[in-house]
Amino acid sequence: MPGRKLGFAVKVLGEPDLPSHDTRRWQSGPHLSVSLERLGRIFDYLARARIAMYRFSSSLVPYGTHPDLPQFHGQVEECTEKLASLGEHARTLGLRLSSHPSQYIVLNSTSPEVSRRAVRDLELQARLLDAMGLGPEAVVVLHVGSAEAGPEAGKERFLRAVERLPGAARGRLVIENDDRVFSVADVADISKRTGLRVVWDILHHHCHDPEGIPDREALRLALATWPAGQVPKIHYSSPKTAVEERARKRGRRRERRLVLPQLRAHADMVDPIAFEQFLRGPARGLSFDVMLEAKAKDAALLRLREQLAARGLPSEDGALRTP
DNA sequence: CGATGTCAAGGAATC
DNA sequence: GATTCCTTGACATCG
Repeated sequence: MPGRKLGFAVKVLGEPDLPSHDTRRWQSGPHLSVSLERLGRIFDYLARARIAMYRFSSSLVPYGTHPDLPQFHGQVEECTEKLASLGEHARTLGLRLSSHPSQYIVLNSTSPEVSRRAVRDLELQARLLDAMGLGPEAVVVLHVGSAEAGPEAGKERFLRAVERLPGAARGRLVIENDDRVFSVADVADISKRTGLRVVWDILHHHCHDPEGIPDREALRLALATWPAGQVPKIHYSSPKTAVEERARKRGRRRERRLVLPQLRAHADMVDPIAFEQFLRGPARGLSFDVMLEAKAKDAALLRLREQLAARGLPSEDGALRTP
């Protein structure tokens, strides 16, 4: 069994002064070239920390598709060479990259304008990965989106939108099960009808699993949507506990309701015992990379790796050795 | 300097 | 039909 990559999303907390992208307001003229310099410094950090998978910021291209700011729309083309060399750097490092557009990118919105904007953003994310010359394992992860007029209608709108999607964007697009509407069975069905690959999010599955599909079966369902020769990936996180939730609410100054566990929120860290049980149980013998979604980002990844090593699951070159 | 408001952006629940 | 929440981090502004 080959090693398994562990990754984290966007923000680096393990070292200071490693911003993820150019965050300036449009008035200050932010640019992809600045974001890419910062991304390069993050790559160096990832190499030092032996972290082999990373999700870059969905705002890497500042205002890259903003409808009122066309002067920002050519940034990928303006950075062709920088992107190519960064991509080569990533390939040299064996770094697996991905993108995950924000909640505002809703491909199956009932508003045609919102859906068109989503298409433009997905095209932009795909052009980034293409310009970096990355292989098919570098994907753009998206939720199915809106359930307006019911989940079935939402699913149909999604299918129609994917049909209209330009090839480059469609080739990078991967769908993820969400925590309240579209289950792993739903996204597997969409995959069957579109050929899109599926990222299984275990926490979302535990929040929303109307079909009652056991973890191993859900995992296999998702992994089967990836072609032979590609390493699938999943999202893994631990739920925020009642204690953490209470602490957060106290931080704000509102106490209108009893504080109950919000099992859908991501915890700061990853529970190493649960993760080990997952690897030794439902995931045993299966091959995939793991994107961790913990509030503590890379700090959570590094801590988890230590704890796993102490429990007899060591990692080498950023890839976890697993049963 | 610390606190507070704002940001490009959607959807759904609530009133 | 309009408002509020969700949830997020950092910039911008103000005292």
